[in-house]
Amino acid sequence: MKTILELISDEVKTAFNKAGYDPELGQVTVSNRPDLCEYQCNGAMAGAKVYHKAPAVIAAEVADKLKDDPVIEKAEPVNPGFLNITIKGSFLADYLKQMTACEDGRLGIETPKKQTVIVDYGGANVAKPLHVGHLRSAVIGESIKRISRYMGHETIGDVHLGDWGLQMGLVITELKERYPDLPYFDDSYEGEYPNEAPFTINELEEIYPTASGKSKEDEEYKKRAMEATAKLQNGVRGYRALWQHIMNVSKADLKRNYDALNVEFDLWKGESDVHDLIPDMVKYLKEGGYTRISDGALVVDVKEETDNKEMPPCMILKSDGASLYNTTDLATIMDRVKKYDPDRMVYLTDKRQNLYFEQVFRCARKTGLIDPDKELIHIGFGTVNGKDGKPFKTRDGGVMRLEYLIKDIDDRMYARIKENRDIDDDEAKAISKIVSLAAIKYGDLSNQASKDYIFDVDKFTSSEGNTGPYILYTIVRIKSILERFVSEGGKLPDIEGKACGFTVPDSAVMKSLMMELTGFAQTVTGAYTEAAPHRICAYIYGLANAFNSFYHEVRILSEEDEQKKQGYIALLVLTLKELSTCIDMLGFGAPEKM
RNA sequence: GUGUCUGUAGCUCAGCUGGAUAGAGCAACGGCCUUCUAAGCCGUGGGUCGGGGGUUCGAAUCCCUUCAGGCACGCCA
Repeated sequence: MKTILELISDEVKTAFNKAGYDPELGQVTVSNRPDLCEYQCNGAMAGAKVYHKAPAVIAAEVADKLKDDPVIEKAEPVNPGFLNITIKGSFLADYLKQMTACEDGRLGIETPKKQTVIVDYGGANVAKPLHVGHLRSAVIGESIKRISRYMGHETIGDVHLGDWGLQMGLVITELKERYPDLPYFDDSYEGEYPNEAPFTINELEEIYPTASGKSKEDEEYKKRAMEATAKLQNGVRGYRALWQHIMNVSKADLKRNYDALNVEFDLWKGESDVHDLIPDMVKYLKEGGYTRISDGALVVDVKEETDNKEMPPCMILKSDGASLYNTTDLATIMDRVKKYDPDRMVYLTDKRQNLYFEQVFRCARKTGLIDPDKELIHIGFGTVNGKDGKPFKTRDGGVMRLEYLIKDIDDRMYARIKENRDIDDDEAKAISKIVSLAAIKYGDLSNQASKDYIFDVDKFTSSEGNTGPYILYTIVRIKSILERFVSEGGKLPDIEGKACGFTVPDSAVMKSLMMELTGFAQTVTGAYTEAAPHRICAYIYGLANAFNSFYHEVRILSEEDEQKKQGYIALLVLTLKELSTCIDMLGFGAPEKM
């Protein structure tokens, strides 16, 4: 169905046309001066030049054609040429009815053409604990995936682990250092390898930083690590078996961490999965004449005529013939195209990789690994900073583990719930778990992805302002009223595919709540197109505000007029549905009580 | 050096394809609970949108320039 802006614009465009002007001037937007009007049209000013007429005159002529309009209550020409629009309450009520009458239950969202979308969460590294930096790709990626899914697209989330580079060689080398007698290092060993991993996750997490540190100081050690990497990639049996153990142990731990964040992947692929595809891809690139040798390395030029900046070539193979990050990413694109034929691929990494992804995307397009009409989107997100504006650290300056960060917020939230309240521990814990997750995710998602943001625990866990807890509180309030309504014998309207009994607004707060509610489809569609979850946050914050004002001024359950009361209830049900749907798209849920 | 991102109220952030007096929240101050969850609502004060040019009837938004900060610039990922 059309958005409310489109419907109002249609009326105004017709009026422009009737008055003898280009109908396209009739585009209507939400008013930026809510004190003056609800919607506005600035077309008269844009048209003034073309028609050599005073904008006020045009506005007046158009306004004249809008008298007795079925949707517009009042269209007022205002100097220097604005058209201030107030819409009819009956139109608003009808519009909400149409929204709930949509059979798919999606409140007016249209999916023009079903697409296949792949969300690449940008590669947490195997054998390394998740830290704050991984928070953003997980949280933003999850939201983008869910938004895409809600839009009706076939959406596949791939964790895309970093499981194939030098880091693996480092871990293996350090293991060999510690346990040289393990059968994995015995080239003559021909028996079955043990099923149990010879290490725990705790040890694994400690091994990587140790090995990484050693390799920086000890050239010989680094050389061995590189050899180990090569052996692994060349398929040495014992190394592969050991690698598999690392993968298993690490994946189990990663899964536990991602579960805690309510983040799920459809695919647990990684760089290693395309290893076998690389030779063919390289062959294809060479035979296609796309490559050249530069300083011994195989590269593809991706500079374009229009570039006014330096654009280094995309490296395919290092001078020693080994593959690198670019290679696996390109091979992954090739693999995905073949398996899923995606229309859109979204990559989440921090923004320092902007140039890198531009090179890879260009290379993939230029070499025909992917069709030019497919969307390749890199979402380069900013850093998570502490209150001092510098990257988030622990008190002693170390990297903040994601797990501890979550625990921290959770504890804070728990304390808040227990504060001045008589509530049993289990319930408080259950609630704090839900609310703290919302606090973290909303705190992240409400910011534009590409910007750095300050991780302010006090702010995020607060229920004032644009925060997760505030949204949840609003939801809980609505649930509470509806519950009471039902317990008093009321019957809730069915909102899925049925026109609800919305009534004409009888107060300003009610009308503004209704107007807010109409924005759902446009917001979600925009958030999808721009891959921008923060727009959903902004929307539900406005909606929650509008609801809370309404709630404060209007006595809902004590309303005597039965029809009015049903109208109020319908609004609550719709508000609840929009808020719940939106937070689900953001990747968290609401408790029953707070 | 080249490129790129950022700069909006004391603090944290919005501001859609240029539109009216630049918006929220926090913090400060002042109101509102015998009535549906006060984790709420209502109000007051606070900004030459980094600076300077330009385009335009009209610029936080577009162009140029300049300052400040972040980041990236082939064999890491």
